[in-house]
Amino acid sequence: MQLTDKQREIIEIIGVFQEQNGLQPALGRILGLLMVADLAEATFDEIVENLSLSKSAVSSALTLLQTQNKIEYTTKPGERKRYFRLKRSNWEKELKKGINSGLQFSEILDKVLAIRNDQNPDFNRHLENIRDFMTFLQKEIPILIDKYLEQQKNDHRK
Amino acid sequence: MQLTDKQREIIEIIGVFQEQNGLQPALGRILGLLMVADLAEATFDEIVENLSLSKSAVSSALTLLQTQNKIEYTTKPGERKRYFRLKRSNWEKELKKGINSGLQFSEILDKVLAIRNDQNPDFNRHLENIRDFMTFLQKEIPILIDKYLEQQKNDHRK
DNA sequence: AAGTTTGTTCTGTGTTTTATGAACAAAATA
DNA sequence: TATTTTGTTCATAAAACACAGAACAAACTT
Repeated sequence: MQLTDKQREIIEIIGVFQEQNGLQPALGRILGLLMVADLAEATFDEIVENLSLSKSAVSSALTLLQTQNKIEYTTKPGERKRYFRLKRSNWEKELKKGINSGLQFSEILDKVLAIRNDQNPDFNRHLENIRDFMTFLQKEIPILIDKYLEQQKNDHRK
Repeated sequence: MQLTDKQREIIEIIGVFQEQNGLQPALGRILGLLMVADLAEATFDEIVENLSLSKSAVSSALTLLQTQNKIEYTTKPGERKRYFRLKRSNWEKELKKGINSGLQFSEILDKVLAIRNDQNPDFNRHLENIRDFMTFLQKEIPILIDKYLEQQKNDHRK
């Protein structure tokens, strides 16, 4: 696999973005590589060479990305190499995971509210308000997703 | 300030949650303390004592939380102490920040799509689809927020 | 059977993070 | 003026993180 300078540049951009979202550098670059690669896939060795990482770094990075459900691999008949690529799905699942973090927070808010006394009712009301908003999102986001899918169907039809 | 065991327990839960969302431990605990404290506020010394942190740790944690716009403080007439508390606002602003990260990602997707060739049109379509969904959310979330606020107004009225 | 390919695992290491403690400083108080 | 209160700053220690390198291992080829 031969990468252009432009591809290399975008890999770095994606890497930084993923780093900022809490991923370790090597993982971010790998995701970037799989995103810009011509065929949207890469073998272990291609990753090692194009990202100048050690084999051990790539090995553990790949297992991590697989446990995080971000990548998968296939093999080709007559070959032992693994071809890694980004897992489809996922924006829908990712979004729901995001919502879930919100849900988790609203559970925490419930616990907090359960033990708060009434020395600062204004603050309590504020917490309740946040919790209610979380709940609201919880309900509405799936509807929003449906709306999008519906719209997509129509776009496709015409 | 005297905390109950239950309060201490919830502070830890909140601390862990915030840690998982990328905050350093001390910061998460401080937010927790401000959330469960009877008056929803605490002085520098109260934070030091109740969380068993050093003064320096608390000092830098507090300035950090302030630059992140998560807390603020007031003073009371005739006292030099600062009373720290959580900043209201903010779920609306926080949510928009989240959306913004999505926007950033869709910009990256544009760059990627701009340089991808046609060796894997299926993958390209997939990327386009994700980008479109991001754009869709971008449009719809503010509407959703409005809807919530409207609903709140009605709830309050009756 | 010996060598090659395709990785994995283990150990070490430089870096970054997170917090501590001591010294310092400004304002209030005695 | 000396002391206390209320912090801040700086140097550094301890732990966690992220990666490299070498040894190892399984499957395949020659």
